[in-house]
Amino acid sequence: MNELDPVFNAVAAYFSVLSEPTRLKIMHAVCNGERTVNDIVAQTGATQTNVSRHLGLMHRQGVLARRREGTQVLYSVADPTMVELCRAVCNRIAGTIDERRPLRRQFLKLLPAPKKRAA
Amino acid sequence: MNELDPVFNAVAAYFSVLSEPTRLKIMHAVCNGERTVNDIVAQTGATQTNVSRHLGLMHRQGVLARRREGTQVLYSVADPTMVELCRAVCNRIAGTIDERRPLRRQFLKLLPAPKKRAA
DNA sequence: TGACTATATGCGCATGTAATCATATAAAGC
DNA sequence: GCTTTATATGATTACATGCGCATATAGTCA
Repeated sequence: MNELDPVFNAVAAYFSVLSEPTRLKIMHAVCNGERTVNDIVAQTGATQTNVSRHLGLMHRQGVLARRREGTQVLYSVADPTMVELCRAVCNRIAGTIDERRPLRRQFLKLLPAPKKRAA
Repeated sequence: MNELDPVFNAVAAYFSVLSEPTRLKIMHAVCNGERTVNDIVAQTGATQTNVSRHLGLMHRQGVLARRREGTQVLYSVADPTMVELCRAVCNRIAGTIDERRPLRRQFLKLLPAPKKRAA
């Protein structure tokens, strides 16, 4: 088992990115296309400092891509698997909630916009 | 966004379960069927105290089912989505590793045993 | 160059959480 | 009841992590 430690660590690190509400808000903010830091700050309601920090982390982890344009920096999803995981979990949790409870709709509400259909 | 906070918190909490190496080892230990605490202790190499704590947490979160049999306690997967997520992440990470690097096989090695095929 | 906007970062605080030790509970057999 | 085996839990410590303030860096424009 000891030789597998690096593997478990890597998987844990991967999930860690998504185990923080602010980072999930950021994922939600960028999952439909490039967004500037300011966009994200506005949408998430978090402070600029905090957003910037999380963006840096997510970029270092390879989750987000970063592109400079003039004075602004645009972030976008670099690892679509992350978005898929979020979708899966939202669906899973929604499934555990009574159909009539409005909370259930909340979980489905933040799924990324439908992908462009193939054909 | 504020009204969605509980949703983001719930999703983050869900991912948190998988963001810890010891808990991943536990998932790996139980993903092919019921295991006693002692089994899990042996397989993970973690201490009994530590394993028991993580098992308690995972059970409270609804991830694992618990069943007493005499003096032992048997744990099993209660939320198959968790296992699917692990599989997805292992595959994803393996995909980022050069084919020839042995590390790549490590990630595929710990995928849960193949499900019984439908027909 | 200087002013302005956008983003990043050093530092410290507060909080969360995993690991460990010692001990408690629970079941089983004598 | 006492002992043994299996599992859980309280208390403590060590460490990681998120947040905010102040400030630094980078780019643009006059």
